[in-house]
Amino acid sequence: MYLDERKIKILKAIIKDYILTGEPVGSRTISKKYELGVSSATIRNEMSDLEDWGFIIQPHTSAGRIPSDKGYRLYVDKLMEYETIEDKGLKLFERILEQKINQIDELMKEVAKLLSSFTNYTSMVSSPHIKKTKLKHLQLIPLDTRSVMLIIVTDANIVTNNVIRMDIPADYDTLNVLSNMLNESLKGLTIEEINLPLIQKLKVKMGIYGEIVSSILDAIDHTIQMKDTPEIYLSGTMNILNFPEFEDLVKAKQLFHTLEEKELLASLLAKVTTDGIKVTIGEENEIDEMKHCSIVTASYDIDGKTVGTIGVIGPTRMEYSKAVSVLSYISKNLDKLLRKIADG
Amino acid sequence: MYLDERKIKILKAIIKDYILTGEPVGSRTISKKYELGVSSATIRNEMSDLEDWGFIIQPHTSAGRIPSDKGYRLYVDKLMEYETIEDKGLKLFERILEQKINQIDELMKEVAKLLSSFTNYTSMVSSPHIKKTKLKHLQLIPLDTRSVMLIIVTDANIVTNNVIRMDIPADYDTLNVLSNMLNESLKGLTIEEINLPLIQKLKVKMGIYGEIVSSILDAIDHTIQMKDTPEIYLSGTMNILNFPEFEDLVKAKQLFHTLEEKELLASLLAKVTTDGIKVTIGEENEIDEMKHCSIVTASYDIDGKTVGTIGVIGPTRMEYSKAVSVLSYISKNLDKLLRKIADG
DNA sequence: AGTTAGCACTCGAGACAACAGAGTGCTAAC
DNA sequence: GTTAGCACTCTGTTGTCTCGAGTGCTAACT
Repeated sequence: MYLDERKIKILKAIIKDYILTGEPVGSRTISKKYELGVSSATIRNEMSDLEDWGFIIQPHTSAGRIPSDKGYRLYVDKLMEYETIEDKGLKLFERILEQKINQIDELMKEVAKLLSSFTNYTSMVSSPHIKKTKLKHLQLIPLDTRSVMLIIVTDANIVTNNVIRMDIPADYDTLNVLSNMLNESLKGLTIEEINLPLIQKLKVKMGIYGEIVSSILDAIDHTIQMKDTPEIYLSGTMNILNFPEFEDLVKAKQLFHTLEEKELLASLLAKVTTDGIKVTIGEENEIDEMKHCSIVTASYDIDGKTVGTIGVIGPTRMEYSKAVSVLSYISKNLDKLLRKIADG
Repeated sequence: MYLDERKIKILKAIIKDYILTGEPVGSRTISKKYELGVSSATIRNEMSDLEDWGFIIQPHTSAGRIPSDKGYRLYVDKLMEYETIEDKGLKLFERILEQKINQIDELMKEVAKLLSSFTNYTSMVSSPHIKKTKLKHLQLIPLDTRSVMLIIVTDANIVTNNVIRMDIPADYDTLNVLSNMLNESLKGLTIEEINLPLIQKLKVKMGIYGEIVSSILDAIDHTIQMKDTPEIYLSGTMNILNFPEFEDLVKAKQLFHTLEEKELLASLLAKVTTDGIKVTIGEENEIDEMKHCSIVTASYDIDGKTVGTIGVIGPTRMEYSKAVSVLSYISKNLDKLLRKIADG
């Protein structure tokens, strides 16, 4: 098996045409539309080879060929040309910045929207993983004699709060002193560094406040545990219905069902630890309902640390070049947006 | 036009059967399945009257009848029997409470999920309208020399935060004193009572702190304005695809598109000012894409004050009795859940 | 040896007719 | 006022046919 120049050209033509039209592409189409200087009969011979090697598939005897997952994989890895979207992208980003967004969740929603409207696929955005972000401030606020609200502010001003139910009442001043002490000890640490051993040490150190400290520290730990799975924002879910491959409602419904399982998506996005772009094509997906889909994901950073993931999901017949370009651009620039909302 | 006992019974039978099967119901079906003691010919005569008066419709000459919007309206207003769901409902609520939810948004999501999975329709839940809730605590936290985070805690421990960019640097102690003063003046007021005139008065009163107070008060006002449209949580969107009336993908897509316009839904839900349940059937809907749908909504309270809305959306062929019963039950009991998370 | 023209063959999509079934409206009898 | 009977209408399904796109193979060409 040797893929010479001409076979590559033919494969590329098939994939491009199929991505464009969604129809199986025949030898005559290629010889007419793409200038290869050979007749359809020659192309037929070459296609026969490409099929033997598993890069293309014939849905039925008298139809044209469509790319296989293996074909797409080769295309994505070696053949595809990337688009540059600097200028277009900038305009879109400006549009987001014009709106007065100053909550992280609003921003993530907006990014998801942007992503889906620009690619016409379904987009997924995971919010920054709080464990990887650094503690900026911690504050205890008394609500009534029995309950205290714990507020944690981290990088990019991500705010979490939790009500702590106290066994011993604590007054405003005590809580203030405690807030200060905790801030001094913990500020600048990433949330995942504030683990049980460290908390145990603090408990000993702050002996005077005894039990109050104890229950508060437990609550801190609890809050952190709770926020372990990041929020997932979806947008353009129904874009899927625009693709003929999901005309079969049963298939579409299955996929929708899967998309509603946020935990599943979270674990899927969490796997993107690698820097850069990851493309998962059809059968490569671990989730059965997604074996007809391709997923393109990219991770994004805060302060140079990977904290979250963005991605799109569409049919295997996806405009990979576009998806990759858009994701790459947005993931590279997302930290700027995050800093922007952090600065108010 | 006079609807005697028998016509009512026949209309009810048609509606019930159609809601159940989704198929036009014929005279023979009724005479067989529902014991009215008359033959199909008699029922045919009666049906002819009901059609003349607009309660039922014949899709084509040789088909059975289906209820019209007018028919459903009569059914909902006068004929329908309500279900009691006390026991079932309680179990579902317990299930929610078992999970450790202590954020309002988690709760609302969970309620939406519950609603959609229990009714099999698409559910909408609007989060408590912050303007109607009372201020419980307000806190200013210094982030760095130039920015301060404003945290507002209201009823049911709904927390909002916003970063304020300061022209004049303010130190920790100053902010603390300010927090205390503002708390004293504003605590217990509903957020909508904290309006510009009141803020102006405060500016004068706190003359000593001059410009710092001024920019903080502006930020408070800004934060409140920003949070004006409540969050909308949807669940079970794709349930719509289960109904044969949305087999036509174009119709379904239109509806999905409408459902993604959160602002539209927000304004739709905001209209439910009336206490109790509101049923909007087919053509009664103002939004074109929803003229094939029915919407059932109910408002819910915090501390006896209406603060939000829950609802379901489905085909006009909806199990109104179930929808109404479920919504009524949940809306009546939602404040208990809200209180529960408020108490930690 | 590689390329091309020609041709028989296959398969799917669409058009069309025939048919069965459900349901109605009307009439005449009870 | 109710019912049985019957002719009529409309839809959905099934089977048959044709058309067109596309292939694979063979034989001829460069």
